[in-house]
Amino acid sequence: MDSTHNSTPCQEATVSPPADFYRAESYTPDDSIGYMMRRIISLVAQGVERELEPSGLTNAQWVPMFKLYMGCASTAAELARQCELDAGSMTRLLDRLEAKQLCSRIRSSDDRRVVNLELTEAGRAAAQEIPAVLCGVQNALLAGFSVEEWEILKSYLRRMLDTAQTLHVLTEKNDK
Amino acid sequence: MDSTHNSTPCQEATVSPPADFYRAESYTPDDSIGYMMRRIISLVAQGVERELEPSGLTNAQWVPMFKLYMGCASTAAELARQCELDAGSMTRLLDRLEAKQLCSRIRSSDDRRVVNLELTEAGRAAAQEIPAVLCGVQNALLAGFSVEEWEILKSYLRRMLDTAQTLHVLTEKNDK
DNA sequence: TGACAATAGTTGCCCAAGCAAGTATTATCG
DNA sequence: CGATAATACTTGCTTGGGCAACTATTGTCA
Repeated sequence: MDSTHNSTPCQEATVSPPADFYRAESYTPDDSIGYMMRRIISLVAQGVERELEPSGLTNAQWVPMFKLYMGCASTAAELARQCELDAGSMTRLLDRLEAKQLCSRIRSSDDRRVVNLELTEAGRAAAQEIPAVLCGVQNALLAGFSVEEWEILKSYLRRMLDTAQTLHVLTEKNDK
Repeated sequence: MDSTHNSTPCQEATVSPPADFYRAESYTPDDSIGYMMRRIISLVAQGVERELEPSGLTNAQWVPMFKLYMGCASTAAELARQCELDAGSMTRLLDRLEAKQLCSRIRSSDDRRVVNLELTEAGRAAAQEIPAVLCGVQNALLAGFSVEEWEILKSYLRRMLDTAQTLHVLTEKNDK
């Protein structure tokens, strides 16, 4: 089944072949970068959610709130794209944010399809606290790391993200 | 194993202070290890789910199936603990697995509270494919990495996990 | 202009996870 | 022995995400 992608779509001669570090016969979760990263993310998420609890933001909600606060998006559709989130999920997420009086929907007048989003006063106050919390939790996690190690770690993560974008196995949803 | 950093879990005097790499004033998601790791995990999850689709396993289901296959757990409660999952969620997850004929519940006779779990023939066949898929996706992601870089990456992740366990911010659920 | 496509948003249905309350069973201890 | 605690589920309620179907509106092009 793997033979479907040996056609080298854009003469990608410079792309590295997959590594062969992990082998099915001897696979253990404790050695797996995926498993470890998932646990780390889970811990980070817990920590962030705990610290944001007083401001009324859940783990799912601070992401769009932060994007709105930063001005990365001003409509529901754009926000959904920014958060890599389903449009339907965004609708309901906004329902909950609106119910908490953290943001408000305003139907656009020049394009009556779009809904413009605005943070309320309480919403801005809540969003304002987000970056400090994110920094705090991540700095805590990096205790004992030197600046160099931090940079190396980030470069590794970036390389993996770059690699992922060139990979059919990971990217390709259907047949674009 | 790791001789480089603190190996005295009881003595809190040697614990490193938080780093100060991230600052609230200049925080950007693109530079954030949490954000990058979340995207990587998301891509890994997509890839794994795609490849496991023919065997009928969703992303949420292969974890317990793999644990059962490996013999890490044989009851619902134990499996929930192993997967760090709510008992109620496990009940419904098992409902779905049982509906797909991938595993079966057998009420224990010597302790009538517990439900013993067993993979069906189809369940074992599906579970058997899991490690190869996990290895494939992760190896793909690590294309271009040397063995040394892979080892360094893993050591970083392990250090973060170790740190997290000693941190109140991340661990402490209530005031236990 | 008018058919058609594209876009924005909403809603319904499913899977999925956490929390809380409830039942059944077993363990503990006075 | 009997009250109480602990354990193993189970079920209901809520949040949350993906997918598909639908409406409303706007853009495109013959």
